[in-house]
Amino acid sequence: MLDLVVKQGIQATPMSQVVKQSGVAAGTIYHHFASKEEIINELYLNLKKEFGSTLSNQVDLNTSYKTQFFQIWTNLYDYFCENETAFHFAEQIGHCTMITPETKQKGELYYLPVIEFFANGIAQNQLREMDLKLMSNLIYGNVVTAVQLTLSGELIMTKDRLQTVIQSSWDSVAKHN
Amino acid sequence: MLDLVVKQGIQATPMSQVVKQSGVAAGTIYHHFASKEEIINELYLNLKKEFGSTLSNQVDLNTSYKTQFFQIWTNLYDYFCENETAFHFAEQIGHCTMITPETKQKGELYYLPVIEFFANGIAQNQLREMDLKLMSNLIYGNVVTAVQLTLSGELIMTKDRLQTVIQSSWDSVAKHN
Amino acid sequence: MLDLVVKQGIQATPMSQVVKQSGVAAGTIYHHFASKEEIINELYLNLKKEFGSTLSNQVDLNTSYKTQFFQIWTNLYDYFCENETAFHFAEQIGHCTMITPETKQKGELYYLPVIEFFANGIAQNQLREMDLKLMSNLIYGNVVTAVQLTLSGELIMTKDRLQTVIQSSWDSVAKHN
Amino acid sequence: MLDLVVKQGIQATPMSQVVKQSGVAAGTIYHHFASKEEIINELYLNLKKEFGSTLSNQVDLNTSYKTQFFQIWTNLYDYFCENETAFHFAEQIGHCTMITPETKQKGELYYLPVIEFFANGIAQNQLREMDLKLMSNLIYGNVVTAVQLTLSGELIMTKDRLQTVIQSSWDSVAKHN
DNA sequence: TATGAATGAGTCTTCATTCAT
DNA sequence: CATGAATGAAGACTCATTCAT
Repeated sequence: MLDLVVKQGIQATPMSQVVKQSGVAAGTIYHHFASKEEIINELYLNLKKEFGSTLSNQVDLNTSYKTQFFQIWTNLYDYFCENETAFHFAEQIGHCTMITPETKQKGELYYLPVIEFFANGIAQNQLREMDLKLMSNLIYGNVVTAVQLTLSGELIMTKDRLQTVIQSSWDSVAKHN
Repeated sequence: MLDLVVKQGIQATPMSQVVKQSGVAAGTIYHHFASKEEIINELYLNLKKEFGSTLSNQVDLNTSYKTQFFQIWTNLYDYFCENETAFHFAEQIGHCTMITPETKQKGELYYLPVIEFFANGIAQNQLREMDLKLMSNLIYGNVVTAVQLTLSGELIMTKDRLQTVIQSSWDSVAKHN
Repeated sequence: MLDLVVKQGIQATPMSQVVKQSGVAAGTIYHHFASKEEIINELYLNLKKEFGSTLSNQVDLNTSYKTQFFQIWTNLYDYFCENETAFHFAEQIGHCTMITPETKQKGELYYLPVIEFFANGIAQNQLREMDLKLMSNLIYGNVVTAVQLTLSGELIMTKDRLQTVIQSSWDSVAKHN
Repeated sequence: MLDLVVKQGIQATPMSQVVKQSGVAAGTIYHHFASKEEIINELYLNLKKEFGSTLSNQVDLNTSYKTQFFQIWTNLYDYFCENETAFHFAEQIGHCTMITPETKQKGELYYLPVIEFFANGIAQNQLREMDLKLMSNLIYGNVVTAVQLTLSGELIMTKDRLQTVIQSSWDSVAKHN
């Protein structure tokens, strides 16, 4: 059922639509969730989990650090492009007071592996010294920017263009000698 | 009157509050604007204009290109931090269907000078070859990320830290040899 | 508009019915009252006021204390019988949490003249020594009992019967030698 | 199970709570009762029965009529004070349409002994001539008044004060010569 | 031009009741 | 007999917008 609501997307959609889309009665939804807020929070966590698990796909630890960085970046980019509603949902939810701090904290746990990946990068002198939260948010923001332009149709994202963006992203955090 | 509404912030606030805050009657507002949507669009444009005019503050054309880049970046960052509601308004509005494509297009005009600044950067071999829309959005995204972390209190933005971020931003678009 | 709602009676009736009965839109009602609770409280106060003003009708200060007692008793009894919905409303409202303590306190002010009447009765040795609140509630309860039996049709309240009840009520508080 | 619901009190409580409190499933309850209305009616009858059986406690037929009157009065008063929820339930239920006339009639049967007690009182010239229904309701109302003031804390009911109230109640129906 | 009371469709949520298991 | 997920009409309340003054 959660997934149905995800497809419906957007926290701005009224419960009445969620009800129609989900194919169950209003009461049924409230039998499982205490409130709209709870649904949204649950959804948020589910998505974050899925985002998190997507990140490490096909990341070959035997390849170079930079290659792994590119793979992770691409993973998130591809996932967002293929799951447009999920992306928009995540974007909207960031600017909405419905998500409790607790939920946000829980959600961040799913990104821990990437944070660690960045920490390792710094330790291995691959990445520059920088606050980890700052670094990860910067990269995440880059992905979001790329996805937005792609999905909005404002930019046709060729493979070359994508490589350029990821390279930009890499350059912004890589250690320069 | 517009400014009052800006301070009120957020498109999520009901008209009734706008009415109270503005000190005029509901009818009066609808005498000047056709709908809430029109108000929001007008607001959006006003803000974009202000953002745009802020960008070129204290930019000394006699300094190096990189210095100018830093100044522009800082201008936007400072403006957002000092005008928190305006920032949040702009953020929310980005993910809301109320802003018409036309308005968005108009809004982008105010960023033309920066786009041009970037175009010059590429022409002068200071910046790498990259789609201008992509480049500007990437940089804008960096600013937004920095502002978000600052305003949310998740990161204490020291001067050093800020310089690092801008440097990152610069590295992501600068020409590397 | 208040009166319309009074006629509708009963706090148990849904707002939707109040809306229909009153002939105005839901929004209009909420333009004047903050909530259903506020309406009920306002109503309660209005009724108490009316009850209070009814009590002193035709009370001739030149007649004997007992005669005045009978007149006051009859006034309340008649008023309740003639305003059935008001009576039922008052009865229900007593057992409902919607009335705030403040409102109750305010409402009691309208009964002050009667309280004073009882106080005088005690001072003049017409009534026995008894807590004033207790005494007034006892008498009020007697009236309510009589009204209930009358309105429910369980008892045909002849003039004689009514005189007997009032006499009972009088005997319960009168000074016995 | 009924008793659990009694403790829960109040007909205003939703079935969902009744379900939780009772420890059985919703379906199970509706397996035994046709509707909430039926439960409430059953409850009402149970309470009336208990009230009725309480009345004759410790009533010594060898004592004077007045003494027995005082004992019965006290019995009801004490029972209500000790079973606050039952009292409030009974009060609320009186002003609610859920109780069918049939149920009310059945409930009154439990008060028959007291009615008879009053009838005897009249026959023995202890009580004045008065409709029995009227008399019993008057006395019952006195008890309710006393209980209400006690439970609400509006009056501290000392033993002396209580005796005064019962005396009042007695005087209102006793034969005066 | 300015007002603000009036609108009513729409919001989230509740709850007595049913029915497949 | 028992379960509890499912129902959906109804509840109180909101809010962008209109219109008579």
